[in-house]
Amino acid sequence: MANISDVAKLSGLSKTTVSRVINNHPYVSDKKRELVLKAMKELGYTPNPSARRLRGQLTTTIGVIVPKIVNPFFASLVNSIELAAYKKGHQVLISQSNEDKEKELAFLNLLKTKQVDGIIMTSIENDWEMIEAYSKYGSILLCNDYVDQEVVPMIRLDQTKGAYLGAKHLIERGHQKIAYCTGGLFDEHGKGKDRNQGFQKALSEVGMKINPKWIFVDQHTVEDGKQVMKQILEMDDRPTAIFTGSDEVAGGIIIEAKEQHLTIPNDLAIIGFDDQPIAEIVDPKLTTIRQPVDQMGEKSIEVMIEMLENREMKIKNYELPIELIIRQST
Amino acid sequence: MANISDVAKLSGLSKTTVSRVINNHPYVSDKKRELVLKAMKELGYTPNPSARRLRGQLTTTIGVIVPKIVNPFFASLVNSIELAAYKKGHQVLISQSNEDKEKELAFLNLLKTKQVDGIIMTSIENDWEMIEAYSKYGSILLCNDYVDQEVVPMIRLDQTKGAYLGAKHLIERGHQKIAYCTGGLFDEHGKGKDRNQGFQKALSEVGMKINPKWIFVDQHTVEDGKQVMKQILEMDDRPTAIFTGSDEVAGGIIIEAKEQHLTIPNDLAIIGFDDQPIAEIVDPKLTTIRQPVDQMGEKSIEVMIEMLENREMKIKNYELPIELIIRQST
DNA sequence: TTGTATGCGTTATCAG
DNA sequence: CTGATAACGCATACAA
Repeated sequence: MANISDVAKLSGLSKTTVSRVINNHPYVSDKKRELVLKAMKELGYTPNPSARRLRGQLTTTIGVIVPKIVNPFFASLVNSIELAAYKKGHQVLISQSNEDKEKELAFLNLLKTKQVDGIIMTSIENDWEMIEAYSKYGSILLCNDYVDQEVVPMIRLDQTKGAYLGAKHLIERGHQKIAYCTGGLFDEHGKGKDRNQGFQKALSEVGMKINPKWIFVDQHTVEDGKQVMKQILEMDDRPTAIFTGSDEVAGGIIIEAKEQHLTIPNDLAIIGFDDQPIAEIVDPKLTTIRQPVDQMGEKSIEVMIEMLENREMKIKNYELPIELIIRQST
Repeated sequence: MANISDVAKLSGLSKTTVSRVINNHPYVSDKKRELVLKAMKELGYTPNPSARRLRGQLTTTIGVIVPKIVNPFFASLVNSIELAAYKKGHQVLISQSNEDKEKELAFLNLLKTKQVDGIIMTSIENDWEMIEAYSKYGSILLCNDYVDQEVVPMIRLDQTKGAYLGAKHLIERGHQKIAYCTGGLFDEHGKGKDRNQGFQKALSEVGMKINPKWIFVDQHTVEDGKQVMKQILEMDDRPTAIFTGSDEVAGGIIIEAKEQHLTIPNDLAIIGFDDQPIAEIVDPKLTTIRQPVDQMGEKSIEVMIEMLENREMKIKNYELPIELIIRQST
């Protein structure tokens, strides 16, 4: 592999001049620039990023951490981030934490060691205090997930509003008995609390209260959805509608409901979250709350690059629109 | 960020000794080893990978390139690779080529610059000659996709057999008019030729021939599947069964078929490929050909690590089992 | 406008 | 068993 010295030798110039050409510095005569460029091409030269990193400064590489890449929501989010970054000349390194605190920290270590300029976190597993320690080594941006204090730039959606819209929609369809199914917990402070709030707000506006038996926490997959449906079927007092935190879970509920010969939405109305491809695959098609994945990716990269160019940037949060998509399941 | 000198200073030893401890070299007394370990912990020291890379040798990082991460088959393949690598103490950097030759080469450049020890390619966009040029800088392994010559280790499936099983199954169900839908081309040499061969073999064994009008090439998504179905509906002479190269496309066909009030499998039988989650989500559930994604990931990492430890390893190919899963769509 | 010398953090070589 | 030193490839301060 050719290095900068080889290029210098072949072009008959110094390493410094070559370096200047590589980095588009001024004060290089056009003639010599040509010479260098020619030599670079001839040798198939690529600057060695490890050396550049070691030396300091930028890597034009951005890390993205997702909990699970097999989750279609995160796959499409990663996709949109990657495309946006590529347009701006940045490479993207992806890693999945598998919801494991250790792995999350291992990936953040890339910052410490300057392998990436910044990291976009789409989920956060450790306490913020843990993660904050890494922010002095590089830029951290939260996209999708978030923390309560305004201590780091965040790209987020008004989850409260999204859940509110969904719940209200069910109420307007005449439902009085609505179950709630979340990937997080159902309390004031845990994961997914915004959605909880939005949901409860819609209910309390019309004087409704949720039956605690109809709350399902920590549900993520199609399989989880099927299990939820089975549990509901065994209840004496069944809900007539289900609000879920993911299209996957909603899809599972629909599949199992049909298996049990329930008619949707007549016997049971279901609403999803995310507007993933599965929403249009299941039959009946899923009413859901759309998260604007493409915008999230683009905004993340935009803000990340801004952060990199200006390390002392003021911390700002960005909120993207969230929207109810009505299909056949409600 | 603490470096090796800091550790040396704090422990009162030389950088060399610290380095020896880090790399588990022999000839370090237990006492000094303890000392170093303690200092490392105290400073929260992590060796700087850029420096290690620059110096040469291994990075314990493996790259994986996929065409599109939003394709669930590749997402799950990446997932299984990542899990297997993590078990072995390797980090995985993922990148998507988006079926773009340039991007593929850009990622291969990570080899040239020693940012990764090896790259697992799950798809190959450029001609092999192009890619081969990079193999002198690091290990390249093909998983899923492949080339004809035995010039690089490959983890592959007997696609010919898979397609053969699928086609034969349709024939055994009594179908005489079978359409063929592929993500590649339909010729002797192009993408997907193995499946073509397997498909044709099954047909010719019973003296059948495919109607050229029933061949659909370059089909990938659910949306593509819907379009295929629409085209079929406009035909005078319609097939009674469709063989597809992906569960996504098969799913799209099913959705559109139901939209048009066809009964599956009575009016039309459909068979998918991959056994992705969608296969059990659509209604009726999809008969499909299972690709053993988990095994592919594990075997890839196993072979890759073997390659890294022994650069002059003999090139071998590995074939994994492929299997027909019969559900409701046939 | 160009070149020389230095150091980034690590590990291999060689000398004790 | 331990340590001093050079080298990996690059970019910058400084000198010319």
